[in-house]
Amino acid sequence: MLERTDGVVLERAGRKRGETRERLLDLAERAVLEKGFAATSIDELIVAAGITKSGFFYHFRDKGELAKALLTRYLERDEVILDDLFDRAAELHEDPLHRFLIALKLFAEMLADLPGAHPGCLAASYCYQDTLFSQEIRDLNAAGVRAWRARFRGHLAEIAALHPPRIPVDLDVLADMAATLVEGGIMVSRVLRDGAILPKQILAYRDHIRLLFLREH
Amino acid sequence: MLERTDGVVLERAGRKRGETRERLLDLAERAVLEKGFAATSIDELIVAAGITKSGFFYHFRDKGELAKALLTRYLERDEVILDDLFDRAAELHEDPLHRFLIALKLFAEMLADLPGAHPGCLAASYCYQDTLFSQEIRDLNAAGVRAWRARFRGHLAEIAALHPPRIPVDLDVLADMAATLVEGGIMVSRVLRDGAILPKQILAYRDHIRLLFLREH
DNA sequence: CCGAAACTGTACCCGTGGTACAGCGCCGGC
DNA sequence: GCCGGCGCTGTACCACGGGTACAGTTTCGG
Repeated sequence: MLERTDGVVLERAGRKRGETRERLLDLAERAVLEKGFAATSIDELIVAAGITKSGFFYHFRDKGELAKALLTRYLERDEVILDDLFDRAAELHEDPLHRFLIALKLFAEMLADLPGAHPGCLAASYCYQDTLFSQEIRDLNAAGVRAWRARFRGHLAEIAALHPPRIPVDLDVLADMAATLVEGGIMVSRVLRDGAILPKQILAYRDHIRLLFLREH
Repeated sequence: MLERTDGVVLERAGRKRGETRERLLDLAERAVLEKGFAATSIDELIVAAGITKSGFFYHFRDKGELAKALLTRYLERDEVILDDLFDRAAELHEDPLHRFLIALKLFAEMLADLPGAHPGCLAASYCYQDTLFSQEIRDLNAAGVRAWRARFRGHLAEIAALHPPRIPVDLDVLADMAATLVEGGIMVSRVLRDGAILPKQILAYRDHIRLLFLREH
């Protein structure tokens, strides 16, 4: 909104454009992952952000718009992290199988290095409260999961073309297994308060890929 | 409470003991899985159950007691289903590996036969709203996940003793993988509105177990 | 110094969780 | 046949949170 027609983006000193909005999103994301969207009150957010209720409704038309902004930002960040991960892996090996195995190792390390455990997945949180949200938000969430499937399926197709699998596999199922283990791993890690579970599950997925496609051993 | 000291349980005709309470639990479970605990109002439950607010608070001291009763009942049913599954599998084969593979097949079939998709896991729902609940409830939830680990680890230990794994594996991780794929599979199935994803993930777990322990092929 | 962005302040409505009782109908036991 | 208690109903009331409405204020860049 502050971007002029010539593309120059205006910024402010004290109250920078989007600064308070981002702070609200940060606070909301943390709270939603802890207790869910319905239990996250606008009141607690504005107190923590140091603004008033009117200030909140200046940034978001209603709570639903906050929900949408939250998920959109989350999914965008997710994409960036995975892009970066697979880009780094691509630099380390030529073969798609080994690239994939390296990426999974990097992913597991990244998850293991998180301070404490993984804070939780917004997509999963929304999933268990989905009738609270508009169809648009549910569709956004579904698109996010489908993006994971497409990404992993792409890598797996490349792998399978060069390394025939030991047993017949459905690449979509194998691709979904990544998202499934991440979502499940976050949940189990959280419930058992053991941050190590999630990265270990990623490495178990890596073992499965190795057993399926790797001829050595 | 209606059980006398001699152990005889009293029942009533119209308003049978526990009947309304069970109805409330059924309604609450469905609602909680759809929109989360915080968004499930006592009011909607009593309207659906055909009682008054006072009636609700006769059965449950507060909403927290409802939450606890809900989870307890859910976890108990869970145990019964899995016990039955592994008992049936045990009747069909002697070898622990084949028993396990049969049980996973039965499990996948059971999940595939559910009308629509899996309605959701209460443990996962609670996990993403955990600061709403008492420590007692969080502990109950953790105990439930640990019970899954112990059950699967027990089977896997028997298997590993007879069938040395192709590569070194941590049996706890492999055991957790079951709960992880179930939780993640329910979530992904739900988000993509495709009930087939969950059973397929169970069969993918079965493939992983086969690749790890089965010598043939 | 103008205008717009980024708020504040006030007032008000409704739904929901929760408390506190008092009362009532029905059924089983004695 | 009546007493007691289970399983409710009815009424009244409170605080808090989401949400609406809208007028006014500060701050800063151009």
